[in-house]
Amino acid sequence: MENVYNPLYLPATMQIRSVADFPRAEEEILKEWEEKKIFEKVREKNRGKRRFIFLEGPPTANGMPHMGHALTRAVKDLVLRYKSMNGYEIYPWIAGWDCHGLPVEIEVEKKLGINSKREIEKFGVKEFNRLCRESVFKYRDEWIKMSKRIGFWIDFNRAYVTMEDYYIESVWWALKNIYEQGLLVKDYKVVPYCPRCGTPLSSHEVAQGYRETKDPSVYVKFKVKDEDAYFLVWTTTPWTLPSNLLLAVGEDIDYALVEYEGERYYIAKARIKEVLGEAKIIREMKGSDLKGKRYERLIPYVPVEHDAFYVTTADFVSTEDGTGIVHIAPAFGEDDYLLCKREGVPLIKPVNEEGKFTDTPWKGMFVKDADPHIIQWLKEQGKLFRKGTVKHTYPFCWRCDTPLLYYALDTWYILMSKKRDDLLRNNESVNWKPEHLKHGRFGNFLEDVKDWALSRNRYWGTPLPIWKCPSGHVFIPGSKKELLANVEGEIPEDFELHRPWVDDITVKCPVCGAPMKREPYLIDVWFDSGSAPFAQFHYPHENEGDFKNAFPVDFITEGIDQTRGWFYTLMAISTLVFNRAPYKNVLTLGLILDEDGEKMSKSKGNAVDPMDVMNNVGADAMRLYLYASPVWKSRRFSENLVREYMQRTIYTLWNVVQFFKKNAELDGYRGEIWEIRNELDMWLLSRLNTTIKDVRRYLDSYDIHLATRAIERFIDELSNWYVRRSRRRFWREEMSDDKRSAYTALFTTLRTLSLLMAPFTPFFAEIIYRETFGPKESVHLEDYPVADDGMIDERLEEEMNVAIRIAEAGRRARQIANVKLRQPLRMMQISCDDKYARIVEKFLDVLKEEVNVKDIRVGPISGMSQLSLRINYRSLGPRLKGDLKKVVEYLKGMDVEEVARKIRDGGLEILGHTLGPEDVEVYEKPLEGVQAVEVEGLPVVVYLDTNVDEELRLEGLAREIIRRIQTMRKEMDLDYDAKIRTRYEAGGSLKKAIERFRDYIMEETQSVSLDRLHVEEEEDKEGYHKDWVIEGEKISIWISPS
RNA sequence: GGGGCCGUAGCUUAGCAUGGUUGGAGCACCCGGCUGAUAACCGGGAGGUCGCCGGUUCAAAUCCGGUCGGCCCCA
Repeated sequence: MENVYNPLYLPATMQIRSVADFPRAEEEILKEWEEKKIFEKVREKNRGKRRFIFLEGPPTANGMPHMGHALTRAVKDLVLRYKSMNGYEIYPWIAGWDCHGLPVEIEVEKKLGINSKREIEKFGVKEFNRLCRESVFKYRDEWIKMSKRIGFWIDFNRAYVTMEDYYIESVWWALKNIYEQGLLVKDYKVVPYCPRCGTPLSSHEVAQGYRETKDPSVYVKFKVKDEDAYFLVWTTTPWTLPSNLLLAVGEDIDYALVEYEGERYYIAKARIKEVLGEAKIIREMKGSDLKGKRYERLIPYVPVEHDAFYVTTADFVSTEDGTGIVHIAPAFGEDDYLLCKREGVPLIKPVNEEGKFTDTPWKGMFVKDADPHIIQWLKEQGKLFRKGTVKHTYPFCWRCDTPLLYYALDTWYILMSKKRDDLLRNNESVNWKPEHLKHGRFGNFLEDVKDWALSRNRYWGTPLPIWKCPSGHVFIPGSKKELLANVEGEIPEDFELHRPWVDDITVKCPVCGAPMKREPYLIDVWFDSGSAPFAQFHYPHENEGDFKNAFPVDFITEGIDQTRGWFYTLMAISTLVFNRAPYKNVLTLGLILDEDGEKMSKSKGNAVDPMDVMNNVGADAMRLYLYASPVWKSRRFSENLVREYMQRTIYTLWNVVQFFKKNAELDGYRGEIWEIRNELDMWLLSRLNTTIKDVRRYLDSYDIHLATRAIERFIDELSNWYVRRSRRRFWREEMSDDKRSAYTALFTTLRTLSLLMAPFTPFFAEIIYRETFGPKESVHLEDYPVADDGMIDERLEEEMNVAIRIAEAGRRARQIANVKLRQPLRMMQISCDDKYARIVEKFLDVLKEEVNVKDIRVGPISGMSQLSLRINYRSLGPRLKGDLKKVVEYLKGMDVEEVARKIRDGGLEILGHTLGPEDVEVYEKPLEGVQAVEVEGLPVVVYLDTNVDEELRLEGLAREIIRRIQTMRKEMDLDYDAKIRTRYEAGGSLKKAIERFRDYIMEETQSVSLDRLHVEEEEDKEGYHKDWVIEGEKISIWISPS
């Protein structure tokens, strides 16, 4: 470090005079960072050094950024700045934008005032997608503004963009790779589907739309073939009954054939009471016994050409509700579909893509509307057992409120289930923070990973790059070039890898030469962002080296909701394509709640805009607050909480800087480094270095809150112990060795603190840096401080701790005795052993001042304490077990002196147990009394002599007078070092006190004269005047600048 | 319906893995003190059935089982 200190360096615009000035100063610093290109310089500084690979999770910029986004940015920035200051080249350190997906389409539909696929087609896909492209960046400026304001350093100019051809090309390459492994296949799959929007919905869209609803609850009778009995079956979706093909029972579930109101029914035993109440059991059997039984079709309209209508077993059958016999309609339930696939029963689907029947008497009717008609039909046919309604949660389209259908669709999907073991193995190499996610939420998810439904029947997204010819040959280009090489005819000038361009071109089959048609799907938008590790580099088409150097990623962090979003898709794609984990460290972030612990949401109106907080309190304050508790836990947040926190951290430190500045200006201190020769200074520097060590350790393990608390604690110690204790050392007129030592310690501490805090509070750190380093460019170009073990003195820290505790005890004694601190006392005696005696000796002056006593004595004290017992349960418990309580009770009833003697003499026998000195500790307890106070947790007792003699009383009065003169000085707004003339009018004790402590008063108040006036000398009563009453006596004081 | 996390003072939290004397802090509150860092500071006080119930144990905030509540994810 250079020893140059220039207190005038900080520009006026960055000066802070009150809490309110912080946001403005931050804006100034932002401006200066831009002008001086500090971020670029930081990157330049570390270019070519060891890399720390970071991947930005791309936000979708067609929504406004909120508090949760601010949190991710704050956390990312902290980690990256920390690593950067440690000499890592953060790589690639670029932003990213997620561009595709249904939300964008919906935004555009709204703008156009349309809301169906038909209308989009009519409007024109080309123009529609052009509008989508525009809409994607609707809020990009807001995002960049918020990110910059919070101090997040990342390269926005080179951001990766998922909708650009280069990015899509890389995604295509991955898809081709997956296809070639035989893992990308097309099949029917049952997906949640909005019949009105005409598309399947992604799982997280579905999750948004669950709500309570009423549905019919019907019990129907399936006639058993060649037997006078029925299978009793329950469903809430009567419209699926015409498509019934099988019934399912649980293999190990107990069933019964019962007689009820003259008919015979099969039903799960456990459901009899609930469904039928009383019923006569004729025969019992297991589910497996029912397997293979045939039944007569319930609603016989849709042609069925294969074998069906029999009972089989399935593990999803339960007896939680219904009858334990489940109706299976493979077109409308995932379980149903998979079961029929297993049984080799092809599905029937008498429902079109608009959710209307295409067959049956209800043809043309929306399925949900058909429910009552079907129930009526069943009733007429005598096939209805009972009908009612049920309340349950059911998914609705979050956008148009149409009930979703589970619906079998032609779908491309990735056979993730085949990669299950690889996923689990790769997950093992990841460091999850918090750790429980690894085998908890995330691990469990991988354990029963589902195949990935990849295709989407929409418009704005990465097109599925699969072309087929009539003979069934498949062409799947891994790049634009490969595609265009196989195109027949003209390629439009404005060709891009989106619909409709990819649909409009004609590809010639590489095998048979026939024209090929593209499979008309997009892919799940999550596949886009999950491809970011390689697609951001346009790998493998370009930048192979860049990618290889940046994979796997060292660090990612996003909200906990990404566990099954981005964290998963990254892992999935990386496992498919590279068969290794894509990241090494994942830090997840909890939800930000409002002041009352409720989830923030726009509709509730309780959302806090991060920009408001930063403009009102400051980005640093907000950052530090966010860092202060475990980032992975959900936390409450409000501007007030931020303000409160900043007042005891940033603002407190700011006051220390002010204190330093004022004194340095008065003394002409210029950052000289002198010898440290004072215990307090040594202690401060020891604590400083210990703090550096702690902060580094915690940041290395991503325990951000622990690092933050280490800083918080240090600021408290610096302000409320070091400066408070050292204040007077800075006031003395000349530069003494002690003062030099103090300056050196405080100065070193502040400048080191600016470095230490730079990743946390980048703006405030910059200010302190300017204040303490003078005309250097930026704190962010410095290296992160390394603890100097030579400066750490654990014993000293421990001892100081003891001294602080003893001082507290002394003050407590005063309080109990009701003697105010300004009143000097003669003596404090401290009862302790040699170890503590040495500590007291060491900090004698500190203690005297803190407790305001003339003298302190150490050593054993007699006559002021009594013997007492302390029972060691830890040693007695295991030995005495059940007798413990009795023994303790007995012991408490004994005379203490006697117990002490017996213990000392080799043993105390109670109820057949021998207790030794380890079991019962005898110690001296202070007598009930105002002067004696135990130091908590230490074998130290202080005894305060609270007698006030005449001399002490006068000194106390002198200090009262000094305080009042100081108050007046302050009210006159005098400079620190301004000299004054002081006159007074008083009699009695006050006059005596002034005469006795005249020099002392003059020195403390910087008075060049201190004279008594007589009432008649009116002309001398000039200057600032005040009358006071001290301990019942009156005094008048006049002050004028000399 | 399934899985996960969390529940300690009004708020933010430590302690919990490895059970042990009286569950620690900070903010806010009340009382007192201090007064040239002052939207501070120092001392004290009040505030806790450690979500609830049960179990294990001489001993449970801590271990086990259940339950309630919050949140997240999945259906």
